[in-house]
Amino acid sequence: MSKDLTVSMDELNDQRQQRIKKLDELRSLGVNPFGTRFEATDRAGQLIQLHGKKTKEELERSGIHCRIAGRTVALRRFGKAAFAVLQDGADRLQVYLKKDTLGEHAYRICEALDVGDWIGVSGLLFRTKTDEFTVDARELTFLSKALRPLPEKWHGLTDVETRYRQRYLDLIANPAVHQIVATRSRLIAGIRAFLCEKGFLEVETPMMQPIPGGATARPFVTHHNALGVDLYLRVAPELYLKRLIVGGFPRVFEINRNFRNEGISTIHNPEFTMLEFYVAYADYTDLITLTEEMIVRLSREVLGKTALEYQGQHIELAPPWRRWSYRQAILEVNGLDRTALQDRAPALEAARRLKVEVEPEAGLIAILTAIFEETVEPKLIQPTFITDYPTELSPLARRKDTDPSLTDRFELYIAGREIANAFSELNDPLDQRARFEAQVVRREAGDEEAHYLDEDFLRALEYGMPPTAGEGIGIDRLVMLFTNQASIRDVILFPQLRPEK
RNA sequence: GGGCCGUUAGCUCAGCUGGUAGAGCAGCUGACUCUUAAUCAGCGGGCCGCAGGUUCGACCCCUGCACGGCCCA
Repeated sequence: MSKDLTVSMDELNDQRQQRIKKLDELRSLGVNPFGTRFEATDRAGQLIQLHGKKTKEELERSGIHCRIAGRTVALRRFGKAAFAVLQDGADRLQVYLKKDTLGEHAYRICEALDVGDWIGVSGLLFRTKTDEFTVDARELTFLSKALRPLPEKWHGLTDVETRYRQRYLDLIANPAVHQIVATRSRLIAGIRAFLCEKGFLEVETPMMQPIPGGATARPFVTHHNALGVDLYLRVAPELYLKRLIVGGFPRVFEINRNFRNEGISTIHNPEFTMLEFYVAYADYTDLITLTEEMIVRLSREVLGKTALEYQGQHIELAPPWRRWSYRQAILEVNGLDRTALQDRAPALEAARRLKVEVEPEAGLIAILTAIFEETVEPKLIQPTFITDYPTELSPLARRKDTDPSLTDRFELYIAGREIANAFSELNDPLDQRARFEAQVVRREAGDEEAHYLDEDFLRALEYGMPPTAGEGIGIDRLVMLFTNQASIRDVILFPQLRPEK
C-alpha cells in the first residue's frame, strides 16, 4: 500500500481525522491511546450468568467487585455522567461512568472516548433505576483507540460483501456470528473427542502433493522453487491416510483443508474442511452405524437435541437412518421399471421423459448420475444413506462380492446435500492399478477431474493393506446444517472472494 | 459461462417522466449526573462503482467493464 493512498484517505475521511485528533488529546492526559496489559479478571458473559438475575437489593448487599475489558459499542452521555456498553466476545454489558465516582482525571478520559474504543473498567455490579444490570465504574483504563467509526447501531452491517471481506467488522456489528464460529469450533472438538475415544489417532498428511489423489476434482498447482517441481494442493488426504493403514495404524483420522479448483457457490468454497477417517478390519456398514452414532452425539452435545431445523425443514437425526441403494432410489423416486436402468437406450429414454438434460454422447453411468442428481438428491431431506454406487464412479472403492459392477460404498445425504462419502477400501493392488489406468484414459480424453495414477500408492498397497473402511465428512456443510445457514460463506470466516479493486 | 437483481455520505437507505443530491444513525459545537435507537438546539460531510455514449442538461436513458447476491449450466 503506497503512502500517498493512506494520506489521501486521511483527507477524505472526516471521521477518521476527528479520531486521529483525539489521539493527541489522550496523550495530553498522559494516556497512551494504544496501551498495554490490562488484567481483566472477569468476562461479561460470566458476570451476566452468575449475577445477572440478582435483584437490585441482592447486588447492593453483596457488593460484587468486577474487572472487565471490551470494546465500547454504545455511548450515551449526560454531561457529567455516561453509560457505555462494552462488548466482550458476543456479550454486552453496560457500564456507568460517573464523574463523582471516577474522579476528574478519569472522567476526562471518558470524555475523549468514542464508540469503537477498547477500555478496561473495574467497579461494582448494580442495577439502574430502569433495572439494567450494570457495572458502576470506579476505575477506567483506556486500552486502544478505534480510528474508524463502527457501522450504525440499529441496522448494523448488512452488506454481505463487506461482511465477508471485513469479517472483523461483521463480528463486531453482528454478535450472532460469534455463535456460528463457536458452534463450528465445538463441533470439531466434539468430533475429535468422539474419534479419540474410539481409539483413533489424529494425524497430518501432506497438503502439497506431487500427485494429487483421492478425489475426482481439479487441483490447484503451485511451485516449489528449491526443488524445482510443481506441486498440487491436495484435493483429498485419502491416499496418504491409506498408506498409514498399510504402515500399521489401524485407526487414523485427519481434519484439515482440501482445495478444489472449481466454481464457487453457496455450497462450494475452493478450500474447505474435511474430516477423513479410516478403520482397519471394518467395512462400509460399520461406518453407517459409526456415522449415525457420531452425528447424533454431536447434535446432543452441540444443540442439546436430536433434531434440527434447517431452512424451514424439520430434520430428525435419531437413528436408524434410511438406507437406499443408488439404483433403487432412482427407480422408486421416478416410478421406473427396473429394466429402465439396465442399458443406455432405455436410460436415455427415461431421462428424456423425466426432462433431465444429458449430453448427447453420455454413457449409461453419466445418464444415471444426471437423473440421480436431478430427481433423487433434492428429495433426500431426512438423513439417508445411498449405497452401492457404480464401480465406474468409485475408483478407490472395493467391489461388491455379489456384483462387481457396484461398490461397497455409501454417501450420506441430509437436507438434499451430500454430507459424507464412505466405502470399503479397495485393497487389491492389481484391481487398483486397473482402475487408475481407466482414469488415465479419461484424463487423456480431456477429463481434468479424472484421477492420476500414483505409483507409490500402488507400491504401498502391494505391501498389503488390511481390509479397511474409510469415510470423509464435509465439515463446512455439517456446520451449515447445525447452524441453519444457507450459504457456506457464512460458516467459513474468510470465504474466497475476488480481490477487491 | 448464462439470466435476474444490486452498487448514492462512515453505516442503513430514499431519490418521481432527465432539470441545483436527501433522511436517520454516526461525526462536530453547545446543554444535560440513571440512559438504553437517551433527549434538545445548531453545523459540517458526496468520484451517485468505473469508462464511454445520447442530450442544452444524466444518480436517472443506452453500451461496455468491475465487484457482490440469488438462480441456472
